[in-house]
Amino acid sequence: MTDIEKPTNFIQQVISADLDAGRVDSVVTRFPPEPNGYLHIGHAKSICLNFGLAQQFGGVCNLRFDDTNPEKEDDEYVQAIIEDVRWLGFDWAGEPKFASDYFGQLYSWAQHLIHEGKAYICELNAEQMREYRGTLTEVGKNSPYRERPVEESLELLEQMKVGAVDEGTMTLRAKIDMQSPNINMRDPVMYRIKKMAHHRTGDTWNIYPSYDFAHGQEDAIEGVTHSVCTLEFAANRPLYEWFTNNLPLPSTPHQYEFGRLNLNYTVTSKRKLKQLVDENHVDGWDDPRMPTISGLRRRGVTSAAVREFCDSLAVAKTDGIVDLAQFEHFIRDDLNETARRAMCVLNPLKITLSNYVKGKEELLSAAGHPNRDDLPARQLPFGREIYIDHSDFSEDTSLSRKKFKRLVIGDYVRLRGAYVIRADQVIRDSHDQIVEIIGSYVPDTVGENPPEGIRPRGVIHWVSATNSVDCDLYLYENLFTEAAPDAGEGSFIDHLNPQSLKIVKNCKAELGLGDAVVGQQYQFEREGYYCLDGKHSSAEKLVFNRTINLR
RNA sequence: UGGGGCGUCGCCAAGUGGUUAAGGCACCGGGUUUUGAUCCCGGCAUCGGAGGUUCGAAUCCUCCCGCCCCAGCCA
Repeated sequence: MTDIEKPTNFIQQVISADLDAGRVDSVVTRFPPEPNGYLHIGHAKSICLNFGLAQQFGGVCNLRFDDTNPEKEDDEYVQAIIEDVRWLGFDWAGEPKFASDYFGQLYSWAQHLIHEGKAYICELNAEQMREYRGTLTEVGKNSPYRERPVEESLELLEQMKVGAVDEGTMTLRAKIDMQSPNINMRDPVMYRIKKMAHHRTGDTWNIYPSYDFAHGQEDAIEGVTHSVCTLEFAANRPLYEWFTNNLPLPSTPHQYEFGRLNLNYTVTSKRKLKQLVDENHVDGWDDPRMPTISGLRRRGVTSAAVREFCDSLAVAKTDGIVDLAQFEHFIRDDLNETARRAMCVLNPLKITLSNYVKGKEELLSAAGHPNRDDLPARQLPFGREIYIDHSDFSEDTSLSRKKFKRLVIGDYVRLRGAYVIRADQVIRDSHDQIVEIIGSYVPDTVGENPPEGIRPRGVIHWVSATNSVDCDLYLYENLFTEAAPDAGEGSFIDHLNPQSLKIVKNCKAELGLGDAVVGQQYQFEREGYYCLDGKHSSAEKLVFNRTINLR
């Protein structure tokens, strides 16, 4: 890929040291999403990191669903996440794993802690628990149930489990330290009652383990050596270690935190993305304006571009905001290399070449890519009537050649892959609008320089007026007008860009685009990168999404 | 405010006492070009602040300033 050596990040350094010192034999990582929403670009960074680490060190990476809270979880998300991780190009060891597969084991570990006098059933309600917890500056105080006999807690936990206890009236808590300066250590909840069906375990359970009581143990069960998560979990690490140190686990995983990805002009929080979907500000989770993996895919962004972008990001403990331009750079970089070239006129203006034989049509051949001969050449029908874009014509003959490299009355321009032509006359309708240009072509200029004295101003794209396909183009802009949509007063919704979608109808595309397929990227020369939209396209109507414009 | 974490070019970031302080993005010049694209050349920081240690500090020490995270029976 790159001949410049990429510096190693702090996690790679830790792993190397662990390997060298013999603390671990082989590396095991995991990507642990909760199936309560769709994956987004921020997750992509974590996916590339975790799977990448495993690849680099010859280890494995698990895909594990952290489904400890049935409230917002659903199998729909499980399936979507599996599809997205695959699309990104990664594969996991064995079947996907689920926290819910370990509910039984977790339960007996909870009993173990009670036996050891390190956990107890607490009957404080949510509000009381908050009061007892203390604040950032004041220590908490012990729950009156803290010294409850072991047997009683054991029995109560069983009652909670079978559904004999009302929600919100009891919890299982770890007995740690209500005086701890780290609030997470003030007797955190291990189990809470939720009489709710789980998308995988059905109504087997009436209690569900909390993130803190589950995560490290899940890691230990799977033999995860390096449990990589984002910065906001740093304060949970002492708790993670408390559980791994106080339980008879099959292995001892360690947690490391890195800074999550933030992109300007973008929101990446499942809650906010869900709101955009639920309130119909976008066309679903896979709306091409969404920063979701499925949205990027539908937009035409390649998985290679996402991977390259993620690999370009530093894995560090700083929480910066990456410029969207950096992502766009990698999108263009990949697309420039891989996208097939084609021509499409967005705002058609007809040109009749008066010296071209009426009824004649020839087939010109154009390269599929300027510097790749492995992509098939295109056949472009050429005739007396063609379309160019309105913006590529001007009547203003005073425009300098340097400033306007397009068609001007009385001057020449090169039609890309075809002839050099000249504009001779403008035809207007009754409203004084330009409707057609009468021009002429210079014979023998296909692939050849024009005769002495004829200097085309530039090269413009075109399409046959009689032999082309119609299509609609969906042009996307940033979803938000503010670089930091969630900053400041008000809701991020207030900063939605009303111009984020512009639909251009009845564009004229070169004939071959009639065979465009979903998943194939194109560069409409001089316009941008486009791909067929799987949702809006049909046999009668071609719809292309603009992935991104050219620079 | 208690605890945890972080401050190097407009943005991301390498740097682990001796470097002319990498690189990418963005931006600005110039060249090539049948895409005003790509490509190619060139330009673009003294390291949050103040002291100190040292022959020598972005790197070590002290104090100060700023930003982020934690007070869900969310993850």
